[in-house]
Amino acid sequence: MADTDALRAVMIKAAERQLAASSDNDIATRAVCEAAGVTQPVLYRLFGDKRGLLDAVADHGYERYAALKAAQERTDDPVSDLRAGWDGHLAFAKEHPALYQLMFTPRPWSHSTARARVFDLLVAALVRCAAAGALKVEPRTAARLILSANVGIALDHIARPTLFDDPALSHRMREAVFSNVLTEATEQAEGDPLRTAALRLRAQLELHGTGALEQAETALLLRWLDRIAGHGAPRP
Amino acid sequence: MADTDALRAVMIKAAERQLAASSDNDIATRAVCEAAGVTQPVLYRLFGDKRGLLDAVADHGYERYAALKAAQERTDDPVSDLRAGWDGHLAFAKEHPALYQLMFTPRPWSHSTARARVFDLLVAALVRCAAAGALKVEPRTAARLILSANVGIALDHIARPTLFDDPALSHRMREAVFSNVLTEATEQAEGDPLRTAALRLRAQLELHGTGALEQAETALLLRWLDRIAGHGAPRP
DNA sequence: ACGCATCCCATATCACCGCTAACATCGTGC
DNA sequence: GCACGATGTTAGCGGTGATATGGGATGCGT
Repeated sequence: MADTDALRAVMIKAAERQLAASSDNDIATRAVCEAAGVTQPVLYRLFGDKRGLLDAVADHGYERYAALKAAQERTDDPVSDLRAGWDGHLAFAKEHPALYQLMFTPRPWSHSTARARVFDLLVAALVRCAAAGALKVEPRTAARLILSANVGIALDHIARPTLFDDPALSHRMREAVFSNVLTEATEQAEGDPLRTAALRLRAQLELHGTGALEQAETALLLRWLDRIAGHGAPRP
Repeated sequence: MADTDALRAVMIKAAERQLAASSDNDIATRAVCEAAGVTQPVLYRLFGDKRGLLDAVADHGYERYAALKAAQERTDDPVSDLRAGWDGHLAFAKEHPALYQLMFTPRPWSHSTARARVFDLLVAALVRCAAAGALKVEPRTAARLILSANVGIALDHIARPTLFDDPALSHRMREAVFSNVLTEATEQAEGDPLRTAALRLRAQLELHGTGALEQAETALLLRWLDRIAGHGAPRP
């Protein structure tokens, strides 16, 4: 059991290294097996498929990604944490372009959960923002928006080999999306106060829960809050 | 000459059809040749390489894209044209997902000009906006921002098979980016008036040119205007 | 009209790829 | 002791991208 896991890890690392060194963002199962010191059938027993191996590589890429996110310490300002997260995402894409495309570019029939888990990470960071009253929309909506924009900018950066990389474009995109999703610090009471109150309560519930309500009651309350928050668009 | 061009077109069409029908966004040169009624070496004589064939398919995808853009009539409001262009881009991605990824996803060693030409198309639309005084930044900066965001949202849409597709997310992203790049209609005089004046003049020059200056003089003037416009960020 | 050179293209490969059937080995529980 | 499942190897199949090579059609000078 642990042996097979160790072998899996060895092969995933070999695959990741060869992917990073490849010129066409592809790998050969034979080369991976040779680098790992095993023969081909073990690959198909451990991963079932070449796609399974790539999925495992993508998931391992998520581990790397999550470690990078965990290394970035969490300040008391969730919004500045969010900004640092955006920049960290872009740095990850710059450092591991092939792995990044494997994780964030749509691959048919892929069972990798990397993108979904990155999405969840972003939702968690956004829930903290919502708890601080800094969010104008539901965390999941904001997460989809931010992640899409971040991926778009990252792929643009990968496609164009910019020598002196300027963070101006990335930061402009960041502020464009953030200002659409966050409450501006200067004018705290912007937007519908009912919506913001509902979103704030929802975030607090999601963060800490409550002992005052049964589980089913809490679930229903969350759905009501969603309906209140989703009733009208903040900026149509 | 015309014969080889016709043959090229036949093979490109066959490749595009097989790409759209493929399950893994890949094609086999043999199958393309068989569908076109030719043998393999002619493919390598016409396109040099499998990558060359895919580049040709991507460029043909641009033709399709440009035709779709040309079909959308140009109103007298360049900003609403820009909005329609965003939606049209997304519709194209939804209709031809594999071709879209071939065109807009970074492929190493690709010589396709599809993405660059789409970028130029967007720049042209933005220059019209700038001529109307509706642009806050240089057209090329705005184009890179808008295209990146549009690609990000499109790939997100391709990755997640949303049954009832809601344009809410796309429109939210659109407005987020546009409001960062366009001057708001309500407060026309926002931002540095010097910058806006410089950008407006630059756009007019780029659109209609001028007979009052020599070509070299115009070139230098454009560079000065760029320096004026690029001196300070409008929203740091 | 004829020999010859030039081009074009199909046949027949080559090296490599993902993948699998069949067999060998080894530890383990009944 | 032995059957059995887990693990790994050998050998090979069908398919893929890419190419060397021969053979026939064409054009041309004589």
